[in-house]
Amino acid sequence: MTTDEAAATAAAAAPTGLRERKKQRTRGALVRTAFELFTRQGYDETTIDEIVEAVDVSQRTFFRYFANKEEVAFATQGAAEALCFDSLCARPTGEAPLTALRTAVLDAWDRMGETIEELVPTELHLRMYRVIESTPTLLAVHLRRTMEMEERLAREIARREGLDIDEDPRPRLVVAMFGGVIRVTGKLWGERDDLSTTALRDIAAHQLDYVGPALAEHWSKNH
Amino acid sequence: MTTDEAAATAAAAAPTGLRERKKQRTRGALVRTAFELFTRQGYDETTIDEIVEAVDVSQRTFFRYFANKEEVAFATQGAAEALCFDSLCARPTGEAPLTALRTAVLDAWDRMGETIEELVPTELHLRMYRVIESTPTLLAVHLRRTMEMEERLAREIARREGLDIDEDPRPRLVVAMFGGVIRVTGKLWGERDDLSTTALRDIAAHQLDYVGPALAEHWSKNH
DNA sequence: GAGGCTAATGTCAGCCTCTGACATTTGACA
DNA sequence: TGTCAAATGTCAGAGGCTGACATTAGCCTC
Repeated sequence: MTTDEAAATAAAAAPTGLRERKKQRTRGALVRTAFELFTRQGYDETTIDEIVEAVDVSQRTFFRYFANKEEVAFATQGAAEALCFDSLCARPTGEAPLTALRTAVLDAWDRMGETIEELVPTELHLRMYRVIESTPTLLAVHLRRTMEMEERLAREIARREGLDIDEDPRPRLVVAMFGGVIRVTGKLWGERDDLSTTALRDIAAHQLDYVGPALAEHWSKNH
Repeated sequence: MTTDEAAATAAAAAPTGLRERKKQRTRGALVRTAFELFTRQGYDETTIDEIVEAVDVSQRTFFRYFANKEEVAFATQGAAEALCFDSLCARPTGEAPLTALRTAVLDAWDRMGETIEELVPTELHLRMYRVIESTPTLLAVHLRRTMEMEERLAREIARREGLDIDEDPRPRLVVAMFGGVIRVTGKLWGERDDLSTTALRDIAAHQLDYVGPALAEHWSKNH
């Protein structure tokens, strides 16, 4: 999935001929139109026919670009995930796993804007994220994608630490716990009014400060 | 969802009249037949028509018992989740959150057998779990259900500790982290040959022992 | 135990997602 | 310009799911 998205982005950056450019234009139009309809009237309330009619292509063409209706909804998420993974790979090997993950995510969110803007307006991307969080079908898919992402992160952590991922449970564990924090962050952010990446950053940083305390044997009543 | 499942189980235990008994029989037949077909030939490869033909009811009847094809696949999971939640509620208030969660889950797995057996043979339930883990669509739904479950657990933890869940992030965090461990456990168990609940217990206990070490600043190279 | 009430089921038409097969158009490139 | 291949369109159809309406079958009362 990430490979596909990366390839698509790379191709968009360096279009070879007219054919390739046209393809990117069609794909982009489908994504933007879908996002607009999904955010305006809801995911379930939008049919493929509406999307393809607005873009003026056949339904069959839609399904040649996207395997299913869900996939178009995650067009920008793929780029975001790739960014996050790359950030982790860029962290120095000496850094402790949890620290590296934390820094990588915050880092990725900082660089998010420019990358996303190439595909759709950032504001639309953020509004779409809320649609994903509030649409049961999409939320389910999102969680599965997140799980796949976590597996990749765990393998990278294992590589950094020189461990065999099938022998030592710690890489998967630390990523799973970290993923839990991020998920809670996303949820809280989705419930707020502040639709900005800085708000997202703040919540995440705040949550991560509580990882230690939350695992303590006994919690003091005041926080 | 849990309320529905609990109600269904309760009704099965004390059927009032012939009407109610017939309904439970139909529901049970649908679940068992679906499980059998799903585990034998796969979820995607099984059509609703196949199920209803084997049970000899109309397709419309199926959709009156289950909102969609996915729901029947989670018929026994609902009971398992309820059991887990009840176990947590039964833990003494003095127990530390993480300890209570750990004990509750291990406890629930011990009592799983009897509860499930009322619905379908336990072995079928376990085989079905593997189908869920290995079918993308079902895995996605499973993760969403898990997330909803985690929200309920977090609220119970907050209640036990006398905290406001919207003010203090720790309840959601500890549950999210714990959930991560359980998810890894389920995944590892699904990949093994040993299809028993005791194996599940062992893996979980082993994983939980690593929660502390995984969060440590630096990991020693030997485990 | 006949008859009315209502819950459960069946039937049917139709929408939406998604796929395979085949025809048509349109860049690319010699 | 003409050939090749890639992209798109058209069409038929399977499978999931729903609303509307008809039919069946427990239940309850007199």
